[in-house]
Amino acid sequence: MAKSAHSGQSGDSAQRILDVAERLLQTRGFNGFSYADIAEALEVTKASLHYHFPSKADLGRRLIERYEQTFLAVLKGIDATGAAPREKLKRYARIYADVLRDNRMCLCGMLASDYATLPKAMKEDVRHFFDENEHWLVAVLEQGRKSGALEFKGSPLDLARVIVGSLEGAMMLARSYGEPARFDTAAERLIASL
Amino acid sequence: MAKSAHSGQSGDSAQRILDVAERLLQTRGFNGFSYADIAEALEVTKASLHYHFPSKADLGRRLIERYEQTFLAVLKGIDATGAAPREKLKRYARIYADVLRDNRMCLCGMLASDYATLPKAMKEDVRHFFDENEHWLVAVLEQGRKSGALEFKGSPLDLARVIVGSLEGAMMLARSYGEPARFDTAAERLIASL
DNA sequence: GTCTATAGGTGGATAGAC
DNA sequence: GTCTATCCACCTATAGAC
Repeated sequence: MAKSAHSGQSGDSAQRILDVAERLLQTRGFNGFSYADIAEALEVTKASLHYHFPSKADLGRRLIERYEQTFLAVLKGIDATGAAPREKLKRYARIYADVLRDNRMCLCGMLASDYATLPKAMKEDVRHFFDENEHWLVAVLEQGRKSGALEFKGSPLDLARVIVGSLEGAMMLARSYGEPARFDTAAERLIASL
Repeated sequence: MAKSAHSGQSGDSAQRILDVAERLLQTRGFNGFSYADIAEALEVTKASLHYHFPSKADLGRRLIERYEQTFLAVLKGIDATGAAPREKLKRYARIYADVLRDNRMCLCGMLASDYATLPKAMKEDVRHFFDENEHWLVAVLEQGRKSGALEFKGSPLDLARVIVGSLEGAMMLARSYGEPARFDTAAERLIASL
């Protein structure tokens, strides 16, 4: 009851819209779904959706922000466990694997392929998501190299980018084949190579 | 003058349409361009495009088929040089790098993210493209392992899938950042790890 | 906050003249 | 083969009643 104690379920509508839109975006891409799709799923009119999210660009931005918040919170949770670097990487890959098993692509991986068609503000948000991912991975990789738990050549930043790119790509292909196990195999090999 | 010696430039129109559509698909995705976009670029009407490619699904299939033919021809060319396995892999990655520097994504990488929204026939064509890529890579990897030129654990097929996924993912991210060098760094690291 | 109604534009696709 | 003209479905978005 943090928000709007007076109006019944004001924040809920926005959340439900985001939930449906998120799944549509993760499965069909930003140009592959419409307000009509969301309206049908929630049994409301398109106009009411525009009340909460005036433009599709607004909706897109809010989707990225929420996704990033959730994602970063999970990464904080991994840090809080005090797990070893290699275990942290496995849990990182596990996030992707869980999304994939829900028949979704990474929301920002999807937007990366729609990139050329996105409003400018959304482009910046997408890159921010990946920057934050890289940042977290760099810290894990530096910690791992320092402690001797991980072994790799070159800069942690370059390797972090390899990890993000490889997981996103493996995810995309595994989904196309309807074989999430392909992602697991790729992720295991990637982490085992460190 | 293999085709239609009587009608001036019948095959040319289709080729020019495919050229424009190919670039649009590789930059904007299958749901991110329209017949109107192609018509404007070629200064013709939408109706004339439908004469050559009745439906967008037809156009899409022809794009994949042509792209695959060209791609596989390049792979045959690499084989014909008799280069060493590691060199073959570098040239394979170079294909992607060249596409990226032309400000494009891999056509089938793009379609892999649009996958859920594609007509069934196009889905099969996309998978066929990746199957052929895997097949070529498996041969190179087996040859390399046998000769001792390459060293890796696990099955060549699993590794081939890691390579395709990693290159596609690295390409997607490098393009979003407008930094093709990111792809080169990732590809070099990947190949150096074998 | 949600609705009806509608605007104004674009999507893929077709008929028929030239 | 390319054109004009057109269809109908769908798109994002807004105005105004309730």
